[in-house]
Amino acid sequence: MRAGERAYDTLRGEILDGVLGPGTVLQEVEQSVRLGVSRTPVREALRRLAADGLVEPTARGTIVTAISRADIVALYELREALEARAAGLAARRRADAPFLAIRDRLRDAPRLLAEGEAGLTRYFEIVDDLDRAIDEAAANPFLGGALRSVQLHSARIRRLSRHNPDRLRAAAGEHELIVDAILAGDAELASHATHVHLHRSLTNALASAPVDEVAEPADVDDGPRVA
Amino acid sequence: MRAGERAYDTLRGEILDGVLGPGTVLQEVEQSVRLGVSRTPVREALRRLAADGLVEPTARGTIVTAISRADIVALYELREALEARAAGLAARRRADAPFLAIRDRLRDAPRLLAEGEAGLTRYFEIVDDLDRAIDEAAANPFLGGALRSVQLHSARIRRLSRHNPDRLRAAAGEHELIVDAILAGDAELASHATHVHLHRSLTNALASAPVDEVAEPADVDDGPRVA
DNA sequence: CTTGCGCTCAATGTATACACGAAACATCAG
DNA sequence: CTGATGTTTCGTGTATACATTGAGCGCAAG
Repeated sequence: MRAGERAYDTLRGEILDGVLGPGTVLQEVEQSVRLGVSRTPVREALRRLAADGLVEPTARGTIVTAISRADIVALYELREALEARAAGLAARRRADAPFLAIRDRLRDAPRLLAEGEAGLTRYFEIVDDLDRAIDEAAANPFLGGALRSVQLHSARIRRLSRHNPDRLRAAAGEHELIVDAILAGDAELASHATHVHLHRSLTNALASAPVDEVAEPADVDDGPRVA
Repeated sequence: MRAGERAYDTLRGEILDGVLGPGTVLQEVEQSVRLGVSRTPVREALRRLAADGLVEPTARGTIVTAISRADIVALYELREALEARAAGLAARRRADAPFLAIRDRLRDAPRLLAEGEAGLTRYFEIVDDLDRAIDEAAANPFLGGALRSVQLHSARIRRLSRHNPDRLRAAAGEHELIVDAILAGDAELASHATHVHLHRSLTNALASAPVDEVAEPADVDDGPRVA
């Protein structure tokens, strides 16, 4: 496998898992010795991560970006626009099979959610598969690219949220409704159900992610200028 | 200025202007001698262009991507989702000044459009400024990033379209309505007016871009699988 | 004549040396 | 004591040499 790809996957995974928290300085030489490759593939990886918005180049090394509450709100605004549209398109262009399979798995979700950590992982796999199925059914490469970007950041936020079991059970039901709407070919319902789901998710995310994940306690100036 | 930046700007500009048509092979060494820099910044530029979707890495060099009719439809689907949302947000969060200025300039559009090539360029500057004003007013960095991506491809498609004067005059009117809706704080109208505008633009683009811009006449398999 | 194998070479992937620039620090003048 | 300025140093920017891979092509066997 290409070293640049490995470096990118590794760094991205570590950022998403929170191993590399916001504010962490990623220097090319330092990372190249740590990952056992030369600076060139590390540079490539850092550039890709910067394009993803996961890191930000500064004068002294590139640093892992922070996520403010305003960022969460902004991300959900974009998610709503993209996912609502994607769900609507999926309802019109779907192949039934993958959604039927996902519906069955979602019906199992309440049981999974009672199983603790492992079940939680399984549950999120179902949700991710649903996202992929919608993306594929929407059959729109541009939309797909935009969705991949928001899902990247969503995965990062997901880790920050405390996972209230009640909320997750409700979310599973919302997902089930979205799938039903898609299978019924009801684009408008699929779109609106997605809107509702994201609205509730955002409310929960804001409530359960009490503090911004920032590395440096100093210089925290997060003005919530979004109403 | 950084060499990698220059290489990126140059190549991107040439692709957008059609100097480098779809299918053109961009090899690292070849481009590095042409641009007068080493392979390293050229590599960086090509990677960024690939992330933008303007080129595609293949086994033998990276090639400039083609634009099919299906791509145009797909791009407009995404544009509609993004720009309608952005217009709605702009209506709620706007500062009046920039939109008042743009409204005045749009009122001048019919005169500009009678002036031929130079006026056309001026007209598109107004439209681009409107896009930027909406982006800024929406105050959403994630949405902004997605918008930059679609506007990149839109600029490429714009070059392919024959510019019907009647259509452009109508489009100017549609833009004026969007601006009025934003200034009135009517998010729903701004959003729907954007939808209408893009719908009409797409119809015109499909009618006036008769052939796919492809380099190799052989192996053209553009199934319009989007209804 | 067709098909499969293996060679060749060209283009990308990687490593590393050198150049450049900016930030931090120390030193000195006011 | 404070401010400015020169110096130093660390990190990225660029160039280039070397490694690797895989696509194209020719040759030989069926």
